[in-house]
Amino acid sequence: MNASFTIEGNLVTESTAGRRRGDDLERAIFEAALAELAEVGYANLRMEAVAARAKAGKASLYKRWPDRARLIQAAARYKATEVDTEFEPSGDLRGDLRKVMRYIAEYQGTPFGEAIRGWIGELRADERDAEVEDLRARIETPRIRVFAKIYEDGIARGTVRPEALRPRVVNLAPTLLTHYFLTRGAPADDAVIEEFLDQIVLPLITAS
Amino acid sequence: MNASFTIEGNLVTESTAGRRRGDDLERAIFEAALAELAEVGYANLRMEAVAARAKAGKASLYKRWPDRARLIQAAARYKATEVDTEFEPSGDLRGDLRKVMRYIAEYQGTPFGEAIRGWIGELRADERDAEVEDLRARIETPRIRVFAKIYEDGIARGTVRPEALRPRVVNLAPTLLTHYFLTRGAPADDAVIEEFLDQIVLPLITAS
DNA sequence: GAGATAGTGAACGGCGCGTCTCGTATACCA
DNA sequence: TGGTATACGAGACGCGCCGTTCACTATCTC
Repeated sequence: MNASFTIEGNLVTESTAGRRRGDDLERAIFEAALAELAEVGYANLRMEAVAARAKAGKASLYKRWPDRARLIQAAARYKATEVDTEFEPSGDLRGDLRKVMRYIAEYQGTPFGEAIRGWIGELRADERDAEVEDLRARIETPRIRVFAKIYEDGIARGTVRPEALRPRVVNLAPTLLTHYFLTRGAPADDAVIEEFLDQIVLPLITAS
Repeated sequence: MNASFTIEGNLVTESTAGRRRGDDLERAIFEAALAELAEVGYANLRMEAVAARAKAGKASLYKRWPDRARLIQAAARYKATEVDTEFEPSGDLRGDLRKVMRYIAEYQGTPFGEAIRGWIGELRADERDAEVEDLRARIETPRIRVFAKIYEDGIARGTVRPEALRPRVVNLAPTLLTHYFLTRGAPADDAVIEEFLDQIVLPLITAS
């Protein structure tokens, strides 16, 4: 009925699509899930609402993921792959840290942040599995890499102590941001980030 | 029917109680809620199960709290008042910090920790109110006091930098523990606590 | 074009929520 | 001590959402 060119790269999906299948449909479900997440939050997210928003049947959801938690996990993962931006240190230690921390905080304000809050709420130590671990690693690893790069740059310039590369230290800045986000309900604003830098991160890592 | 002395201080509650009322019943509900929390976790906690365990009617629960979140909040608060132990620094900075941190980690392994995980999952910035804020303060304040005391002691001895008393710094150790607990699903063990001390807390606060 | 595959929409039983009612135990007061 | 008001226990109720199933239909493959 509608213009369905047999092109692999999907451009048709938008307006006049008939019935979507496979990855095409999957993406639509992810987008719907993330939109719902942003609107109502994880606790109030209904599978029926996601299906309706994606104009899909519930069966199509349950065919792919066993429950809400897995769907959101998958959606988060899908969105996460879009984000891993490369970052080049400018040499301005404080400025670089501030920039990356603001970026993380901003990120937490998106549906993605809401997803993290959600699966933390449902998480019990005895229910964790490889997939959950994988998602956690997928979030942590690129962050570690960015901070490590900044610290390495600083060490080379003599402004940062070599101990800054110890794993717990590299993770410190994201840890502060995530803890704030989880316990306060909203990401840290610029003033709070400044306090983290002044009182904790910079005093700890700068060479005396 | 059973021995119901008209004594205010309740000793009768246990074995042969007939029908409990007021605070007496409330305590029983709290204990039931915390027990359920420990067994099935927040996500799987059912009001019906709490009522059944407390041998109470559901109506008795809903008469007191509007929903699950409030019940668990109240239960956590009830238990929190039992805990605020006073702590006297021994002068052994590292030993004192380790001791308090282990205590907090242990605490997170109880139903109380599960309660925290629960209300974090349901938390959205736009839904927060005075009661939630109050509970958060109720948890944070005694911790801050204990760490502040330890740091003040160290400052007096010259082993700790005065900057350790800045608010974000005083909160740092509990922040690390809570973040670990929330993101990993289980409290930090002794080895992790040792890393926090070695890599972060002590380097930051000790006088050079 | 025909068969295979995958999606839609609706209906279903089940469960837990939050409310309500009824009968009964406990507290308060004459 | 007896009578009344209040609070509670047990369970039924309608509702909303879960996760499954079914009949039907669109899309892909050959």
